[in-house]
Amino acid sequence: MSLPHAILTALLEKPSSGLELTRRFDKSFGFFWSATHQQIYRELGKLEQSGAIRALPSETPARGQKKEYEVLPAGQAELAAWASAGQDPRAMRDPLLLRVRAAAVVGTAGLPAELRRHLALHERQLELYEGIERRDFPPERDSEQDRLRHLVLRGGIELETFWIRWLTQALETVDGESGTGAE
Amino acid sequence: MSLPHAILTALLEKPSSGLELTRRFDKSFGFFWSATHQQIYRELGKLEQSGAIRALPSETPARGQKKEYEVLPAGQAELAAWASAGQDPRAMRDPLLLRVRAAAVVGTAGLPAELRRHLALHERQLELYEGIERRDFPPERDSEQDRLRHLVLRGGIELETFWIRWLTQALETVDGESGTGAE
DNA sequence: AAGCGCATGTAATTTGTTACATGATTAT
DNA sequence: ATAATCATGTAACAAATTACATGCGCTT
Repeated sequence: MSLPHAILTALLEKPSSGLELTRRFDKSFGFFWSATHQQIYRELGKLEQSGAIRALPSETPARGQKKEYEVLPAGQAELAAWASAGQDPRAMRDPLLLRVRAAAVVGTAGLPAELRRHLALHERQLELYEGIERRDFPPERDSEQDRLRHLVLRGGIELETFWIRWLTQALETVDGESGTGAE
Repeated sequence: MSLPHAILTALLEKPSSGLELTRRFDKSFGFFWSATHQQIYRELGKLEQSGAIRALPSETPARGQKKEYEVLPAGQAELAAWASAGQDPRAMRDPLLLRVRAAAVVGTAGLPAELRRHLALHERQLELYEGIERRDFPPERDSEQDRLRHLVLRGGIELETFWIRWLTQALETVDGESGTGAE
């Protein structure tokens, strides 16, 4: 599974506490891997116990106190192994496509509004990504790290673009049928 | 929670037994919603118990015997309600994008080969979809059902196209620096 | 009758989600 | 001091994955 590896990647980029990780998984990191704070705390516990990470001993480690983690060599090795291993793409599972297919048998009531709402959400997300691209990835990208991170962001941008295009088609298809099917 | 609704949709399109459903979720239906036979049998049990579907009483219903299910009015109503309700897009979670991000911190060993493998898989999938499109959706699409189902297939086609384009970019980015090792 | 594949399930484990609990810090 | 908020967790549950179990029917 990928959650522990997502956490290892995030911690390698920057050692963090549980809440800081949660924030990062809600923002930039969440563009390709999302996680809730409950998942994160549980997984941090497992990773610490297995020796992949450790809490920085600086502050007083009590409940309600901040606790920063860093990756240990074992954790980095594990991540490197996972990142280079073969893994098949996961099976498709998209609720919106399913709902359109369901609408084909039970009717399209409410569907156009829902499609429009999703379209607006994806347009907003695309704007957000493009803002990040302008800010963080100016034309002269030099380091390998930058190139790879930019590539991941491009994935997000092009995925949002896909959805916007598809939703636009979908709205034409669904809306265009109340009158005559003018194509 | 979409699995029960996926099953209701599939059964409305055509009443089936558990194994037939499994087959359909491995083929065309699986293009937008995948499920294993264990999930399907468990869910069929729940749906039958809740009165959303029923087993056709035709054949002898014993273990190892085929058992066909059909959707009852309650199930169809439930599906219609679900299909028209509002649901936010689910949070992004893509292992391959994560692996590229991980490669940015632990190195790109093995990555190009993996990207090429995925590229080949997506190219094959795209060909498959395009074959289905040619076969099942000739230019003169008439019924609303056909238009909606074609729309769902277009979603699959354009998603595969997205992956192929992104993976091609990714290979240019990663291969363009190969051999240099550390940075 | 032995073996094989088909069809239907059970069980165990892991992952993800939702709701709640508790200590510490800061503002009023 | 009280309340609000931050930070870290626990508990309960739902969903998905993996592995295993059982009965039937057909072939050899």
